[in-house]
Amino acid sequence: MVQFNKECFVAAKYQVPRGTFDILPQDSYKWEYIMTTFRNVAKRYQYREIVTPIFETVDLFERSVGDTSDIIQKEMYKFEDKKGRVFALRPEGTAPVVRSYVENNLGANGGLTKIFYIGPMFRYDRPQAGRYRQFYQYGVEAIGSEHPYVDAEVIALQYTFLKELGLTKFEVEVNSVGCPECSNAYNEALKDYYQPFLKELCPDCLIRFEKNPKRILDCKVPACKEISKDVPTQLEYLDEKCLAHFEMVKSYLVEMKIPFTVNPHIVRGLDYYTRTAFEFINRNLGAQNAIGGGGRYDKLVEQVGGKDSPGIGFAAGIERLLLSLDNENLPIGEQPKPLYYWIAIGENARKHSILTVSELRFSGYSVDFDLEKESLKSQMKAADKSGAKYALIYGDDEYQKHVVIRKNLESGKQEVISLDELIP
RNA sequence: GUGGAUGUAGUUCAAUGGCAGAGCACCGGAUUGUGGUUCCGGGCGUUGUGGGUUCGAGUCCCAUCUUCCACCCCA
Repeated sequence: MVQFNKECFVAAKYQVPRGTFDILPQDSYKWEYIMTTFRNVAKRYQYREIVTPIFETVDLFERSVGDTSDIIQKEMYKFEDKKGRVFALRPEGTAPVVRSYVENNLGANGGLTKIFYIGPMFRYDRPQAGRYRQFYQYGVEAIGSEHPYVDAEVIALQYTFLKELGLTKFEVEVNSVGCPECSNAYNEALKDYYQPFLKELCPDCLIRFEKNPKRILDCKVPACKEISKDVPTQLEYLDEKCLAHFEMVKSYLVEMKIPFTVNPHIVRGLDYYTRTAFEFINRNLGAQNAIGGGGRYDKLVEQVGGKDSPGIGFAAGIERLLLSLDNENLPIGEQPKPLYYWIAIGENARKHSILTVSELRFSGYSVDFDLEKESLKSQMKAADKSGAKYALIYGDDEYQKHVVIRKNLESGKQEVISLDELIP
């Protein structure tokens, strides 16, 4: 006799990996709503969708996003395939789009190429509300023009989308981080400024001082804030062309009546950004309050191996959008409901129902029914709960006469109609 | 990666170390073909998981996982 350990029979309790989640059947319509709405807005601006793989060679990200950033240093899911090639689950969407733009020569016809995407991204980070290890981003990329109008248009697109969803409690902040020359000049200025305060800065800021002095600007430690009180801004270190560009972007936003504020402290986390940087902020969201961010990346295409072409884009997280919609008590699409709920009573009617319901569905109507429920009462209850517009009541009398009772569940009114009329 | 909380029924929450409960939701019924309201009835859930202390653990201790808050980072 074989003795089985009890554990052999007890199924392990599986759960989703930390920081990931299932989009459940009862919620998926919300996601569909967000994505459909975004697709519509993007198309209105004449952007076209791209779908890239969820993994790419790891050096695409290292070279573009920048190997000093946390995303690259600490947060990438890297793996090796059977031939030893090293890949990463994409931590962001811009690098893959630019890779595809270069690889497929999407700019071949000259001018501006306008692309959007929606899909999961992956970062190994400590989860929090609005921050996940697998999260869903949508975004756009406009490659091939340096014109400041494009910057404004990209901001306008996200603005339109958020408005379309009904959101009101968000702010648009813009800044310019300048070209690499301006940026370097500013970094030097910051180092000069902070040098005398090194002993007073917090440990994090000491690291920032070496790695990315701009980040000291938005440190939350009071002592650091105090030190930063009189710090010069990037805007003071923009060269003539970068400054002119920034002024144009702002004037276009004003013309389009998009409210915004200039926040000289905006620092983008990815190394490829140049000139325009912007964020959409929802201050009711807690720590993870950015509901969209982006900027210009005029050197990225060349960096990835293409012909030197300017570009700009943004990305936003769908999870934070859902939090924002909840926060403002806004409707998030609608749970799909059937037009008809079919109710069958009596032996003949029930037998004949399979065919009739099937024919209704062939004809394009959404119909629900439940053969397991027998009494009229329980089926009526089910019809009510399903949210159907009409109940179709079909008993043996109706079966004999080849008719059905159509009851409007909202008004309670009912009429007898022939099956031939129902299914032409 | 750092610090701090959390976990009990589908869900929101109760339960001095002593029989695991309630609201909502759900299912069934209120004399045989009409839903929503009302009334009646229906709860053994590995108390996240694994150890330990104890006569006895949802409750105390340790470990672990999850989620949450802040930092960090960012969407």
